[in-house]
Amino acid sequence: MTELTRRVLAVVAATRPGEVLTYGEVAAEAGAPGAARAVGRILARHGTEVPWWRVVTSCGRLVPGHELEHASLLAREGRTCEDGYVK
DNA sequence: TATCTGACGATAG
DNA sequence: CCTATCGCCAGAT
Repeated sequence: MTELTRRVLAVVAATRPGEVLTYGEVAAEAGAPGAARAVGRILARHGTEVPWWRVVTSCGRLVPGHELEHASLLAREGRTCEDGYVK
């Protein structure tokens, strides 16, 4: 468990229902601008322990390969999705 | 220690 | 909209 990992988890865990962040923002908030890929790596491992569905790609697109699950979880918090994009 | 693999980002074509 | 590149970082092998 590295410092970055802890911070990333903290940032994501601090999000409120209906709030949406991008991988880039999470990385920056965690103190590692440009480490968006690492964020994805981390969320992939802790997906069940963190509200990862509140994190989307930089252009607002739902997580590639998880659109259905992602859209479902977001809808649960009042966020509707359209054609793979968070609305 | 070296390499590979992603739930990524930005840019270029 | 798509692919190709390069830069980025953690964790697995």
